[in-house]
Amino acid sequence: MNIKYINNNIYIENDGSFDISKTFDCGQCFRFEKQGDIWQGMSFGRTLRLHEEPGFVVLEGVGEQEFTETWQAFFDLDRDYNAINCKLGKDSVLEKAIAVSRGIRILKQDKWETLISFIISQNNNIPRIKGIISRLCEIGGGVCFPTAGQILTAGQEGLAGIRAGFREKYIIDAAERVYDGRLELDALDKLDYTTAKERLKTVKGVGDKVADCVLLFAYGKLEAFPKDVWIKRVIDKYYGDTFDETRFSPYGGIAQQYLFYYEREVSKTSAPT
DNA sequence: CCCCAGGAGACTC
DNA sequence: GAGTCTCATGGG
Repeated sequence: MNIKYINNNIYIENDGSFDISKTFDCGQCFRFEKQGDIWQGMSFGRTLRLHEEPGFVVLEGVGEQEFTETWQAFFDLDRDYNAINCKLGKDSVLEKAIAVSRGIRILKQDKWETLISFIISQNNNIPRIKGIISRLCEIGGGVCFPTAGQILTAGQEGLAGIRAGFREKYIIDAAERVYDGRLELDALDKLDYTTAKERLKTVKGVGDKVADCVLLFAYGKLEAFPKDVWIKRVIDKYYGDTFDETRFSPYGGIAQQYLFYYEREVSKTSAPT
């Protein structure tokens, strides 16, 4: 995508493949909020404010160095989503989904934060997930996502107010494994999808679905196709029991997110079955 | 009172 | 291997 650096702002030329609201509202990310026309949040220890102007997405107060270090990869800006949409759109279901979901970009988020966030997500709903994560961010005393060490220091007593329920012990197990080095999150990048997934599943409370979300939303591994209740609904409704996600290869993860967002949008405007 | 939510673990057969 | 129960919490 074409990038311009003007008046201490980054202007990302928008060909229709970057919708800020859809990207942050599609359930991959829990710590960005909209205030008026401006989205604000934090990732990798940096705060970001951004908004849309006709033909552009504007990152406010971001210099070239910060952009190339952090946000270029975060927003997956080197990937041509329009070209991918053309290929995926040959599937008749995805063609409809893309009409609604176009503009979603798969974020490449902090690995640790994504792991904990999706551990919290299990058998939970998105508003409540956001609340738990928000309270979790307060235990380090600040707005940053707490490190594994900070979570272990807080312990069960410190986590009690988070109201994570049965997921609390999973959070602590993940923190212990990352803190003592049994799980090296940065080492999973170079592993293939299947091996990396098996490594993540050594954490208690991490199964196929949570591992896939982490691999998709933090590692950019597009083979990951998280199957939650909504996607199972989509498969049952549009494809049937012969469904195989490799039909979307090598963009399965993007297809999954389009279908997830699409089905949730459809359910808002149609009568429940 | 019921059901459900971006599931996973333990248990049974 | 495939079915069930249970796990906290909050909203509808």
